[in-house]
Amino acid sequence: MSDKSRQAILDAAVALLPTNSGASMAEIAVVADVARTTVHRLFTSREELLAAVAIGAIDRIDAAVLACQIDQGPAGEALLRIAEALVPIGHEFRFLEVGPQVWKLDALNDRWYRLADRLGALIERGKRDGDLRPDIPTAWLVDLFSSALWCAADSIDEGRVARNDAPRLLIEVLLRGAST
Amino acid sequence: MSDKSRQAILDAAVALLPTNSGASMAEIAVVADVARTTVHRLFTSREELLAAVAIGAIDRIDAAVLACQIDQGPAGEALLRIAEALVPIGHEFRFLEVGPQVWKLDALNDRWYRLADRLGALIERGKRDGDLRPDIPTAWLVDLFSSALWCAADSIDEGRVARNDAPRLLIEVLLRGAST
DNA sequence: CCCGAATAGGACATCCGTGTTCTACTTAGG
DNA sequence: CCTAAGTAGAACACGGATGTCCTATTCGGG
Repeated sequence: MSDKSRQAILDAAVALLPTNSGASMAEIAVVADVARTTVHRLFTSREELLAAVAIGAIDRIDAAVLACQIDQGPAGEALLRIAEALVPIGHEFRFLEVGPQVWKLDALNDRWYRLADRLGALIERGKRDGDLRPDIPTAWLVDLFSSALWCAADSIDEGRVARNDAPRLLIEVLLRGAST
Repeated sequence: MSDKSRQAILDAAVALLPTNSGASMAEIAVVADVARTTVHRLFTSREELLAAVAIGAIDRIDAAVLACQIDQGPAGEALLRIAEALVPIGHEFRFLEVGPQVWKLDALNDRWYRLADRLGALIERGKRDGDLRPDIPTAWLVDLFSSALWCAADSIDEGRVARNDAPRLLIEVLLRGAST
């Protein structure tokens, strides 16, 4: 029972925070269809709730990336698999970009950097295999790729790009470029 | 005298908001080296202050883009000029991406869409001239380019990319791609 | 059916940010 | 020098959010 409420609250937070990073406990409680006191009982403080949401999001990203088998096949195809896996859940980790209230968590930062490192390693492999240009800094490609991921999530949300086209378009431009 | 305080407050807000979208009037006043009451006198409400900051940022972006003469020369070179002009001031409009409190302003939305339209027109011209691939949707290129702009500003802020390299690297990947 | 855990809902204290008002001080300009 | 505008600083009212406590109610498993 407690687990069900806890999950409902987390789900509500995931639904609210991306569009309203300052959502109050009361608002979250309403969306979770739960009394406000229940929220305070299951999460000691607002900070703890945000941390739980953030860790949950990172967990899902980790799992999705893990399922992509990024050390299999050409780097470009691995990147496409990652895009296909992450673009659909991009909205979940959009709120991570908002403010200092979340990134103060060392645990979260560590997880994020580990993720970035895995991306970096994939890109380095692509360079070694001769698939990717060695003259583009790896860090820049990592940043640009991550940025493009939730740019795609945004564009889909706002109806400017079709959900099914986004990952392919993203990789197409990132790898082959927009010029003729 | 009033103008000087007003500018100090706007500058302080521009400095604070990107990293703390919920910065209070008191915090802004401290950074501006001004009494809190002065802030309330020069800006009726917090909302009005945010609006002024946002409009100011858009003004600077508009001016910078205007100076790029985007209808001159090949589209790719025009995009590079835009990147060179906007990346250095990218941090100023990063806070525009935060929450609903700013985008509720119709005036701001209009300005933003006009800007996006100009970018779109430039890309369309690039396609007509045969410089850009017609199979990539214009809207997607606009989104990706804007996203990459403040991704670059971030990467510079955090020391992962050199300020002088960023615009070139951005255009290089966006136009020619990262694959060999 | 019954008991215990979980929850709803109300009341309350507390803190923080906003916005207002007043007074005293500073400063620029005539 | 003197006046008027601008400013600082303190005090206050107000609202909203957080966090806590208590009680009645519900709900599920034994």
